[in-house]
Amino acid sequence: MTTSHPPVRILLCDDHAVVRAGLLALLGSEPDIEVVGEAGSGEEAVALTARLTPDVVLMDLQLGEGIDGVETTRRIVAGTAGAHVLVLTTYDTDADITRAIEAGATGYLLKAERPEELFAAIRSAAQGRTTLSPPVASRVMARMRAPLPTLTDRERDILGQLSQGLGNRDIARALFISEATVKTHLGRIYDKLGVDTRAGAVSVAKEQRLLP
Amino acid sequence: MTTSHPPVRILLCDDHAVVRAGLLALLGSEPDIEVVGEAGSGEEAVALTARLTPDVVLMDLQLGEGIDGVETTRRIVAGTAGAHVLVLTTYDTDADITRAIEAGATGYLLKAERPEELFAAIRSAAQGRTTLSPPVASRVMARMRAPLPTLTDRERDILGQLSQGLGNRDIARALFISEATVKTHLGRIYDKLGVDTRAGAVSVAKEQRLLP
DNA sequence: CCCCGCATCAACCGATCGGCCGATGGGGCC
DNA sequence: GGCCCCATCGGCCGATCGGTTGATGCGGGG
Repeated sequence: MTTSHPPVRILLCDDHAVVRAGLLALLGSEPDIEVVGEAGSGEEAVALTARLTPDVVLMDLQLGEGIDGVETTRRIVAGTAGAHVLVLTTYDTDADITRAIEAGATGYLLKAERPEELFAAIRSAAQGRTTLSPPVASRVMARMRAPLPTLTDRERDILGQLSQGLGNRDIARALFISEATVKTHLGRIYDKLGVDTRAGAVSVAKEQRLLP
Repeated sequence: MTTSHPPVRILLCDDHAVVRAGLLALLGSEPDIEVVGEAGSGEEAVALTARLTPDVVLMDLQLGEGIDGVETTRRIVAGTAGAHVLVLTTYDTDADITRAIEAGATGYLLKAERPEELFAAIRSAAQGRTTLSPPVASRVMARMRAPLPTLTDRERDILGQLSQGLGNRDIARALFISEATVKTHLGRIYDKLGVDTRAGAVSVAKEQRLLP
């Protein structure tokens, strides 16, 4: 059954030269995987994907300057190149995972993962099959059981202002609504995040990376 | 003037296999730099440093499980091996930089740095000379000019409780002090962080990584 | 010994928050 | 057309917060 496939063609996208070098070195030892390009930013990744038509794009979510990994993923998936995006990042927070999947990522791996898992995931992604790191899979499962904190757009707006340390009156003015509305939203945010103070809400928001 | 030196002996410490592979690959191209070992945790790094006596330890500050990079640095510097610790990490917040330097790090580089800078920094570190990434250097300079938010231990305690979303009464009980004292500390924390609400304080604390 | 930073506490007061009730209107879905 | 989610608003009230002023004690450094 071991038909000789053409190699899987990969594009790397990570803002850290060290990480790109690491992936290049690791993947270089696999004969059936070929790195056809490297991008240090989201914009570059989108352009290179269109030009090089890789099978799989290895994508970091934190890209420093410019558009982030989620937006980059969205654009690549929406493009005509038909590339699969395999997210390879450091964090496994619910918000990151959810946003990446919604953006159309084919898989989600953690950088702490063993190299063999990475190779396997790349081969899976090339065929459109999904692979998740064990911790990520656990979180996805947990989420299925308990449909947790999904904030609405407006609630995120409120939370953003709250994180600036603004009072209700200032939040109201910033968003062109009344104080009463701000308080209503805040109450629902407390419920969803499982807290009962503004400080607690900000804490959870930062830890869960609920804000850009 | 190009005397033939013995190669600089390096120990890598990073919990991500991908990063270790990247550093190994990058450093492999430099004849005068030799990687003598790799550690995936702080404990391992301390043990390997004692055994292998490298000239320089490349240290990440975020190490997942176990002791963190700062504590690892402290132990290595306190050890008898006489190794220089060169911090190589992702973040350049004031708190991280300060803690690393106080722990005895010889240099502080960002992973986004160009490989050539990394090589140069390693050679400098081997001789005990300090190298800082430009953004890091800027922050250190800025700190010199404006002696900014240095929280006392007690203030950090208060801030920690605040981040849990606790009210003044609960913080007081948790730390065995009166509410009045809590309020006094909070007032000074607001001053130092440049905010005037608890939510703002938590926000700054999380962003500046002032809490463990 | 004096000064200063740090931690501790007290009393006061106006502003704000958080929780509670209920209400309206728009948009998507079946 | 009904249903539900979302966003919007109002009023009420007790609890909490934030700012202020002032005070005590302890330890280190000059």
